[in-house]
Amino acid sequence: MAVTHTARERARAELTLEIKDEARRELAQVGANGLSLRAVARELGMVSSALYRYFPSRDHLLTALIIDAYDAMGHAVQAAHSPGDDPRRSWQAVWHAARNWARQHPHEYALIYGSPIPGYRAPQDTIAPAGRVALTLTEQLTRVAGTLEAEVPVATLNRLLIAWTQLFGTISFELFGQFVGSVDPTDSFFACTTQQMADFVGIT
Amino acid sequence: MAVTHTARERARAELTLEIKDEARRELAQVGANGLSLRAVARELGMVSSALYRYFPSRDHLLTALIIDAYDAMGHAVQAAHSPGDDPRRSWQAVWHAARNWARQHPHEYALIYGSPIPGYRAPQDTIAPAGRVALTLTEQLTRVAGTLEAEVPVATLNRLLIAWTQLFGTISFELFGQFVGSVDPTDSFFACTTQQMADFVGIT
DNA sequence: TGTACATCAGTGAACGCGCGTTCACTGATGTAC
DNA sequence: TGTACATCAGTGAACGCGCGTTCACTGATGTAC
Repeated sequence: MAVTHTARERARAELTLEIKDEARRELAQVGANGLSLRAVARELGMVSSALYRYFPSRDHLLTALIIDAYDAMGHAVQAAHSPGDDPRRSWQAVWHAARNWARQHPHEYALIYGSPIPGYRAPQDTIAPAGRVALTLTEQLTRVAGTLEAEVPVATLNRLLIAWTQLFGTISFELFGQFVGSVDPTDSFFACTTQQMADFVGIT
Repeated sequence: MAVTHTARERARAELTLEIKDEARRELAQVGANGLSLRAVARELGMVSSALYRYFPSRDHLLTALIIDAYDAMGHAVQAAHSPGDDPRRSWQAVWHAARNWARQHPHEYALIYGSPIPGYRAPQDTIAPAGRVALTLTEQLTRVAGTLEAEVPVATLNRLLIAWTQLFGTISFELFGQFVGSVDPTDSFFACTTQQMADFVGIT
């Protein structure tokens, strides 16, 4: 990737970011299906056709948002893990980082972990980032679990997968409103689950 | 509720069912956001305004579908549990019943356990059925877990809640495509999870 | 059983709206000499 | 450094589309006497 040096290139890069930011704001109000190029353009004071200089179609913009969301979630999780820390502390840190990111970006979370968007077919581009988050997480969980790469027994791996599912299951239930009225407040339940799952995968 | 006896009343009840059935078919193709009264009417060979004799608005139709979905899921789960059975068998039956219903009605599942529909505010009417499913499930899980009502220790209850979250977390991951490429096929993983969770809550 | 009136299901036209995308254009920015 | 040409960002009008909802209407079904 060449460094952007002309004014044009700088402007283009900046506007691309602004469009995505505005689209994220839009997303929060109307959801992925309701995301409209015209609304984004309107909010930016541009004419809708101008957006086509930046994204060839609505779906391409959506794809960019999805990739960004995966990356952001991945980084949040990665940043929470400082190797060398106490394993149980690390485990807690990772779990809470995932939950906090989701709570701070509920609509982007829904974009990547919610129900599929009808009519939208995920292009190849989104698969890599998706896998990266999953891998980052399981890798970290694995490392935290004390087992060294390449020799994780199947049983442990299975338990890690269950923990992984549990993490996102809990977050989704909280964000999508399934806990309302039964598990309230959710903070203590989440903390408790974190501990239980740490025990479950055998963290010392 | 009076029994329907006039031809009018019978016709009305039937058409109401037909409208909902067609709406469910529509749902499968375009999702909750894309559900359109006009498309439903078109498919039924009616004029769109005629639907207003049956549902006062698009949202009311959606609400009806949501309530139906909760009820269907609830019944599927309830039917799977035959009291007096071996606890572990019962546990398995309930878990697989939930998963099977979800796999057979993925769009209705998404409707009730997926990301919230933007712009749609769940009326009171949907809260009761939602709670009923949760209650049915936890009640059955509790009974299966061998503890008799009213004296469930907090720790056990917590573990049951975790299992409940795990069940739907796993189903959602499977249906929403998060397992693609990593946990494939899902059958064996689900079976394994079922057992692990049975152990986890202490089923003999 | 037969008639007079009330109820209600379904029609068809219309309202006002927002959408994604295309296209010929203008004017500013960048490049080669 | 200055000029001639190429590139590209943004404009504005237009296309064709589907949507939810309202309304005055017609004709069939139901009810009271």
